[in-house]
Amino acid sequence: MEIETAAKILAELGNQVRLKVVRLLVKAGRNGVPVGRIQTELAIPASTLSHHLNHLKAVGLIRQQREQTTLLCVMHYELLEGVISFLTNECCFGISAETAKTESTLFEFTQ
Amino acid sequence: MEIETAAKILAELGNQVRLKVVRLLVKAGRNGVPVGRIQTELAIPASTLSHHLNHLKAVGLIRQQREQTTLLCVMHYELLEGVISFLTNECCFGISAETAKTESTLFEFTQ
DNA sequence: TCATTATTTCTATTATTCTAGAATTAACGA
DNA sequence: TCGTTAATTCTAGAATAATAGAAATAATGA
Repeated sequence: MEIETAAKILAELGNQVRLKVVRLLVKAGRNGVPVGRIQTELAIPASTLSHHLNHLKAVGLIRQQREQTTLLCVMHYELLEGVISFLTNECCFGISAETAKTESTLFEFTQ
Repeated sequence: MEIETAAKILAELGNQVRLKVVRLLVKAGRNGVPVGRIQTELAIPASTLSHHLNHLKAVGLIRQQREQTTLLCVMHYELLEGVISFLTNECCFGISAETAKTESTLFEFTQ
């Protein structure tokens, strides 16, 4: 993943409303959650929520699909995993050779 | 980690300049990198860099320590790891019981 | 087709963030 | 103490983002 893409996705995750939406959707699984239920859970105006959902859609973190009258929001797990991988690999395993060679996890490295 | 803290840190990571600084510092290891070298690497005005370093300091992602005339920036690995853990655990392993029980990694879950 | 529920888009206001020049502070060696 | 290098803080303008009410669109069932 390019650093530019990673920064964009991280910026979208870096907002409490959107991070709560993401957490909710991730926990909900592949079936997704209707916009209305997200709104009830977060207790914010519909237009504000819609604005944030647009942000998440724009970077591909979530997708929407209609189910009769409700619109389901579904997490794009692979992309979220991609960002985590970026942080872990690009950022955390990129440590200089002599220090890193014997370390297998960031946790160990940070001990 | 609280969702509020995680969102704040993710917001700081969600900027290309700052993400590049973080990547640089992570790769540099515990010895840190002088502000001046970061500036040379990123090729941005000193005041702009300083502004971003303040952001990173404010959330605790980096720390600074003087070494004669230069100021070393050092990554706070544990905090970065904490955010990664937040994304992995709170967001990615919080999947509903029946779906998650047999899954051991997000990668497997997303297959 | 009309009413209803669900959700988005439009619009405007307020708030926050980014950028970078200029001035300032800090450390140190001559 | 003066000059130099290193980095920050001050300041202000430009850009971007957040919030939410009002109007519009979408789907459906009566």
